[in-house]
This record gives sequence, C-alpha cells and structure tokens, in this order.
Amino acid sequence: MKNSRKDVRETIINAASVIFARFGFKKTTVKEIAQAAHKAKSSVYHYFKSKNKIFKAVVEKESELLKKEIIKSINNEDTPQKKIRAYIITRMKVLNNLANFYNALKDEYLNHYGFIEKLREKHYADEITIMKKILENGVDEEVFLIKDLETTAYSIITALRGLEYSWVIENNVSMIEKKIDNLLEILFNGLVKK
Amino acid sequence: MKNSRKDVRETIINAASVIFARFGFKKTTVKEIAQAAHKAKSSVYHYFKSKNKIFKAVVEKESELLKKEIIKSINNEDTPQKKIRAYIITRMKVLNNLANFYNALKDEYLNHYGFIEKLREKHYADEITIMKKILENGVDEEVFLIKDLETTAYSIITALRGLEYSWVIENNVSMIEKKIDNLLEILFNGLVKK
DNA sequence: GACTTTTAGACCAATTTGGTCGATAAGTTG
DNA sequence: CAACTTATCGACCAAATTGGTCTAAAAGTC
Repeated sequence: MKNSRKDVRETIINAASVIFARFGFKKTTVKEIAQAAHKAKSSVYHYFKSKNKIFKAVVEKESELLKKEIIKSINNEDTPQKKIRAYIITRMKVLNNLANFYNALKDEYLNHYGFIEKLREKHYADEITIMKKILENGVDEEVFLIKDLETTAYSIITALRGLEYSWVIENNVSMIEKKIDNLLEILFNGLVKK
Repeated sequence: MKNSRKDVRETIINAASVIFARFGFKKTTVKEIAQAAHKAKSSVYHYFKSKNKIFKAVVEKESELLKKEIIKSINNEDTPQKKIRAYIITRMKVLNNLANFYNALKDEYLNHYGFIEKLREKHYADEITIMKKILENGVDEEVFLIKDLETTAYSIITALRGLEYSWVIENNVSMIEKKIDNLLEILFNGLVKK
C-alpha cells in the first residue's frame, strides 16, 4: 500500500519544521527540506505550491498545537483565576518551543508575506476569544465584576505581550512565575484598598 | 585617536564568530558579518582577503583558547593522574562551547578547504604534545611506567575521540564523568590483576 | 597639505535558489 | 492486462544572492 498524500505532506512538514526552526525562513532552502524528507526537490513541489506554502503549513500546525495546549491547561483548572494563570504560563512555555510560530509573530523580515499577517490576526482573535470565555465564566460564577468583556479581554491580552520580553531573557522560570503572580494579584484585586 | 587595525580585525572576528557559530560556514554571508560589525562589506574585505580567511581567524582564535584552558586546568592539578583527568574533562567541556572550532574538526563539508586540514593536524599535534608532557612528568615522578611516550600519548588521544560521541548526546555531566573515571581506572591500573 | 589608512557604494561574475516541465515509475481500477 | 491517475525525479531556467573587486572620497597622521 502506498503512503497517502496526507502522510507525505506530513513528512515534509515535519522535516521542514526542524530546518525552519534552526535556520529561519530565508536561510532554509527547499532542497534541504527535500533532502530531510528523503524526496527530490520537485517532488516537494508536487505537494506544496511554494516555499511560502510550506512555511505556512508549518506555522499553522504550531499555531494549532499552541491553541490546543492552552485549552487543555485551562480545562485542568477550576476557578477563573487559576484558569487565567494557567493560560499565561502555558502560553509562554509552549510558545517558546514553537520557534517557527514565534518567529512568524515577531520577525520583522516576514512582514512582507501576506499570510503571516492574517495568521497573526487569527492568533490574536483566538487569544481574545479564549480570554473572553474565561472572563465570562468568571462573571457567571460571580467571581468577576466586568462591564465590557471584549475590552477587558483585549486589555489583558495586550498587557501580556509586555511579559514576553522578560520571559525570553530570564531563564529562571520560578522567578517569572513570581512576577506573573504579582501581576495577577493586581489584576484580580486591584490596586485600591477596599 | 583612531581604532588600531588590530582592534577592527578583532571586532570583525568577534562578530563573525557569533554568526558562524549559529549558521555554520556556508549559510553565513559576508554581508551579515559586516552588518554585525557595523561596517560595509567592502570594509571587511579591507581587513580580510576572503570569507575563508575570516573563518580561519575565528577558528584559530577558538583553537588557541581551548589550548590555553587545557593548559591552565592541567597546571591546577598536582598528580599526573589528576592532570590527565583534568585534561579530558576540560577538553570536552570547552570544545563543546567552541562551535566553530568543533565544526572545523568534524564537518565533512569543510574538508574542501585546505586550511582546515592543516588546522586539524596542528590541533592533533598539540594534543599529543600536551599528553606527552603529562606522561613524561608521570614517568619522572615514578608514577607511570611507559616504554614509548610518543606511541602511548597517541593511543590515549585516539581513544579519547571515542568519548566525544557519548559526550555530545548525553546531557548528564556527572554520568559522563563517571564513564571517564572508569576509563581512567583501566588506563592507570590496567585490566590485569596484580 | 601631502600622504596613508578606512570606509563605503557601485559593480561584476559566478553560484545558488525557487520554481517549472516532461518523462518515467509506481499504484490503482476496471 | 490496459487504461488511467498519482508520485518521483532529473534536467532546466530566470531571478536573486553572494563572494569579491574597484574607485573615489572621507578621516587620520605627519
């Protein structure tokens, strides 16, 4: 029996994933991807229309993986506060292991490619949706008091991006978790004494 | 006062070192090196005749650093046995942080370049010289009994290369030190019961 | 201000690279 | 087996990239 078309695509994506992660989009050649997948270059083009499309497939796969992991980790927690905390930690941890997706989000150089922007937008939209659900849940359980869910979710997600920098440079994980907890303390209880 | 020629060369070497280490010889472009050193590409060529020569300078620098570290660690020990052990451990540890030199020693792809072969030979010769000195010292102190210093040094150095593979794949340092000690036990006392 | 050293932009020849095409092989289906 | 579809691959190409040169001007030195 022959390998299904999907299997071969998967093989190529996996091979490409490793090389893209190591060398970035520009420095990765289609020939290398082909070699790593044990195929001729032209065979790769039988499954993907362009180098761009290969990268797109790789990044989308990682993007979905991240989403899955986040949702899983949220479902493991019971209170809305713990869910938000789990969201943040998982997001940071997993994202750091998904080099291609991370680059797609950050790398200026990739801005020329339209699909990257779309991917970013989708990712941000997903983030907001997830956060909104958590908040909504918190309101239902009468833990949170929120006027505008959309705006609040948006604010939290935006603020989170500020954390990323510390995350990348600090290698001390427990230190970062402390910082996050401090941030969450403010977020949950506010700065004003009650 | 203007930067001396040597300083600029040093700047370029340092910039190149980082990029070569990350992307390897082929994937590194002279333009990138120039940018990292805040120079125009043609300015780089004012200091180095070719990309090859830049790489050569980088690798030689690392090679010398390794040698220095090894000698320093040997001088820190008093007995010949400890010196040999220090030699092995330092060699492994430092070499792993000198990506360019390591690649120069290992990478098949670089075989085309003549200077790499010469560098390898010099490195091996240095290793043997150092080991010979340790052994000689051991004989003088009547700790070792060795007929042919040259051949013995050669044998030990050769055997060491077999260790490198385990070193690279194992990340458990103490485990590797154990393996080394076991090897040294055989080396020092022999397999035959006395 | 003559002279040397640096710098950098324009330029070039050679290689590399993304991508195409046609021919052949391998599977599938009837 | 024969018609047909799918997969594989080597040869090929135009465009981009790259290592490397050259010239001219800026900066430093005496």
